[in-house]
Amino acid sequence: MPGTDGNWFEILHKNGCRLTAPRRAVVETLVGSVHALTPVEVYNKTRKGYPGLGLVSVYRTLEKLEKLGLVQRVHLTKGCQGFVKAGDGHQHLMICTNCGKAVLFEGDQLDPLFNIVAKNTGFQIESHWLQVFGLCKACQSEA
Amino acid sequence: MPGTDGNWFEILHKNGCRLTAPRRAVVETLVGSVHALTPVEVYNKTRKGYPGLGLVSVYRTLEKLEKLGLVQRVHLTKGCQGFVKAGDGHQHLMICTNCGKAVLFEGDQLDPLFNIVAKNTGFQIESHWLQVFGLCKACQSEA
DNA sequence: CTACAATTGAAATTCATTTTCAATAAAAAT
DNA sequence: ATTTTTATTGAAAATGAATTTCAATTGTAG
Repeated sequence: MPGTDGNWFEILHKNGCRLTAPRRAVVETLVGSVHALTPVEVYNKTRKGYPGLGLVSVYRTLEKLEKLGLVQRVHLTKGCQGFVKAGDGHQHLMICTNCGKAVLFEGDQLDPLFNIVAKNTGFQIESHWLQVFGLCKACQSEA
Repeated sequence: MPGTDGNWFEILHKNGCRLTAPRRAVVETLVGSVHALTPVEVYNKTRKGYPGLGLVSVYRTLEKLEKLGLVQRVHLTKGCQGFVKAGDGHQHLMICTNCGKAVLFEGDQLDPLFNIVAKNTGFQIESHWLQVFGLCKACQSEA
């Protein structure tokens, strides 16, 4: 059941993490957002409901969640410290350049291309990384 | 004639930039490398032949070159401040995770995928961004 | 309930990048 | 050639994000 936080708490707990109040609050913020958020954005959003939160805890929680594959990093032209809920399996990102909304999509079609490239360059491919930028529906209507 | 620096100097000059000694030195470094280099790496490499160079000038020159489309930024898992010679037209990057060697490749095959994604998500696509990571031939032999 | 260890937030620290500024030097004008 | 204009320089200071340190706190296992 994606989008449910119970999941995340369970996974965190199973990995020896404690379910503290600040950590819970940060997780709620991330689970509840479809936008790529910077650490400071997570901090500010979360503090609305949990004023005592420290920025350091946001960094630490994000690090944990990334390691567990629950959030993934988003690289934007400006900064490279955005985080969003990760999808199941390997997926690619479609990001709204206006509001930061992030949508995942499959891209199995890419494999043939990679095979050609591997052959031509002699590289042994390990991973790849595709992000598409554009305006989401909502932001299109605005303009 | 790609890989020739005369080109770059000409372009810089045409855009109202002065061809100073430090700038020339930095350009030489970038033109002469097939690896993604961070500003500090460019700085250290260039100082071997031009010890007076200031790090600030590296940053400023990189900024200019990026604006003119002569170098492009490379985002790595760790940092996102790598720079390499840009290719002609839109190309994608294949990067060696060991030595940073960067090879460009075409990817016209991607357009059909983007059309599908645009249709499914309702996004109006502006740009995209593909990087492939792996081991280059030389680094494969090492291991 | 107790003991242990992970986690916390504040403060200090580190490190990359940007800004400021007076001095310099490239290129245009004379 | 010489002068004038103005982009560019490097050093130093300032900024800002991320990390480390540390004593106090608080989950959680037993």
